[in-house]
Amino acid sequence: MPGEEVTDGRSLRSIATKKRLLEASKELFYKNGFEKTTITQIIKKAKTGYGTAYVHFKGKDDILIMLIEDVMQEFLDMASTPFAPSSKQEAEALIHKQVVMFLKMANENNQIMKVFSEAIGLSVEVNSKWNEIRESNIHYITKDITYSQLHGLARTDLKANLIARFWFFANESFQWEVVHQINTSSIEEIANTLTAMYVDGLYIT
Amino acid sequence: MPGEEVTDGRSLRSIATKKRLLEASKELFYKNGFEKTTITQIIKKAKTGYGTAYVHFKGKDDILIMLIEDVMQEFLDMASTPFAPSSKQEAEALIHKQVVMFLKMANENNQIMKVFSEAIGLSVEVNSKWNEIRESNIHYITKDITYSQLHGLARTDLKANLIARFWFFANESFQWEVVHQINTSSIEEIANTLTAMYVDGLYIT
DNA sequence: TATGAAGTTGACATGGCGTCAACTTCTTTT
DNA sequence: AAAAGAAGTTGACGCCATGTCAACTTCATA
Repeated sequence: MPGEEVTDGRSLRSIATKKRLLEASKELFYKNGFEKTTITQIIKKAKTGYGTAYVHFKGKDDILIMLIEDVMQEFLDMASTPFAPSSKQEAEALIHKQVVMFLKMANENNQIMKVFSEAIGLSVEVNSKWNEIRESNIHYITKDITYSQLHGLARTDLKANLIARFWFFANESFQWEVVHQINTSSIEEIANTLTAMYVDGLYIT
Repeated sequence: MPGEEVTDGRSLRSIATKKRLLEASKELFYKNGFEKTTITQIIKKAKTGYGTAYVHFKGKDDILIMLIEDVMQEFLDMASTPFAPSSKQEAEALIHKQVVMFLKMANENNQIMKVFSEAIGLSVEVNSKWNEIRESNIHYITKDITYSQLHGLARTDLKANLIARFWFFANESFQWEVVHQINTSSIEEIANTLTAMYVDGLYIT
């Protein structure tokens, strides 16, 4: 059946090599950042030849994307959490929970996220991966707002999509502050502020 | 007196050369973006020698910073507009006006802003220039919020600085959308949405 | 008209990226 | 068990961008 299970000696070796490259990259990215890390440094640390890196990956961007895939998937999953409140209070609770989750994840994956944010400005590939995540998030938020509007919970004088962007952008920026540990406030306090402003701006009392 | 007025033939020539370099850079940045533009392209277009560029500028970053200085100054000035409303309505009007100004400026300086945003991710110098602008803006917004809180116009259960960041971030992100012409909504509609959400979230009825 | 400071120049050193032809290793075939 | 060849690995090489610098040109001034 066409379903893998490669236990070849050769394949095994190949997989190990790839793993060593990923491991070495991760360590170097964490220590020196994305831009300052060179392929030469990576292959030296992984004890492989220069070209080997290009057999396993398209380039430095590609390595980072592999390293980041898990975290990105978490982002994508998180956005699609069900949302069907029947009151402003319920909405507030759900939203607050979501914001805390979002920020906590950023905090926990702090190191890789830092590299990620650097690479967004440096690599077209990474940039468009992030845009995917953004648009997916905004899409789900728009759905949630529309739900609230249809159920008489939220104001209807503003377009759901614009509100969604507004909300996502604020979350995103704070997320980067958490990642870079710029903001001295606790995650709880940030989440409270975000939620309060958003819910009181959007929901009807 | 030690106050310039250099009308030397040599100085004049030097100034003209610098101007040609800036002009050529601008055209190339607009056409091909920051990263794709090389010093070689610039000096060819400006009809100077390679090293000349390095006599007048520290590097590509520095050229862009010179090109951008005017726009940046506008940003810095705009934030310090006086703000002393005596009612929610008045606050709303002032804030709305400010947002429109902000977005209109982004729209008008669209081309250079696009290059700017690309360079923020690419050049440390440009990045820290932008951070200056950010922090200065947030500083002024914080002052405005504190004013409103002290005058019983705004809720006091949230920290002014966190609200200011929230507000600035939303504006900033929409500004980039305007610059990159991603958002199909008009500037007016975006400004209305931003203002409505913010004012109703923060101000007391 | 001679001097040297200001301005200009392009060859060069440096360093990263990605490719590719040669090489090694291991599995499969006969 | 030897041959064939596929899979995996390797590093030298070509390319191109950056920034420096010693030599050169131009021009104001004494």
